[in-house]
Amino acid sequence: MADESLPPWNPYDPDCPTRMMLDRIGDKWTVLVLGLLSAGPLRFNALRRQVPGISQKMLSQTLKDMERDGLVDRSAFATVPVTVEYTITPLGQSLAATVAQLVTWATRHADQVLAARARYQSR
Amino acid sequence: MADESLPPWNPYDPDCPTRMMLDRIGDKWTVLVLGLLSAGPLRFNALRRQVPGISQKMLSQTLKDMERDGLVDRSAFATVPVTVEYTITPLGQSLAATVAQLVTWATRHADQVLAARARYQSR
DNA sequence: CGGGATCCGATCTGATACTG
DNA sequence: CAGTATCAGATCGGATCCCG
Repeated sequence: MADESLPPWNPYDPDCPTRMMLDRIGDKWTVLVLGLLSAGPLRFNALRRQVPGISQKMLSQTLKDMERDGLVDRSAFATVPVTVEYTITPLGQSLAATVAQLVTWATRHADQVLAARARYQSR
Repeated sequence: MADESLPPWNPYDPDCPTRMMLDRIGDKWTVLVLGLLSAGPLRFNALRRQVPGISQKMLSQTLKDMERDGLVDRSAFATVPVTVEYTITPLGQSLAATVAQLVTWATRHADQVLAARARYQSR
């Protein structure tokens, strides 16, 4: 009677790919950076300006992690001073598209969540 | 001259519904609990057993947050000892379905991410 | 310009102990 | 059984300083 077919997901161990990606998109900045880069390549400080509130440290770290996971490509040009451009990869694009669905859900159901909170509070 | 049409998403302020939900699914346990409850109601300790590694504190806190946001319903029965059952709401189901897409993405692209990591490391 | 290194406070999490 | 309270450790994130 239990589902013999593979369960909806099984990320009960931290090394599972599901947990891996949830952790990534759950961090404070990855989704924001991904969204900006999905519209076109950007340089470090351009990104920094377009993500209000991010620190160099976090932007740097976020980009490094995303590059590590194959979501963005980093290309440095030996100009003076150096120019670095970040480009989203096809893999990153496909993730961005998937995350967009979640954003759509959040946008569409935000009122219900807020209503639930109001109900909960006045309980 | 800025984009008049609404951008892909604009969660640049932390109060935005997008950030709100990303933070929720980004936490360590919500997705796991949501997945289990999407298959049917469960009691507190049953959930605890089926989510290996979770502490009472985190399960309790996760469930409270989910109830607060209208993702689950909590019903207590005055048996001895008390019985409490958690049930997923329609809102929670719809979120679970959306998250499942992300899980599908993660499952399908995990090899690419791991390959990217291997490439990055041996660089 | 594009970062790295370091310090420090805030937050998150888990282990433990206790309760109705 | 289903939690709450408290404490300690780990992690996160930001500010600052420095470098090629």
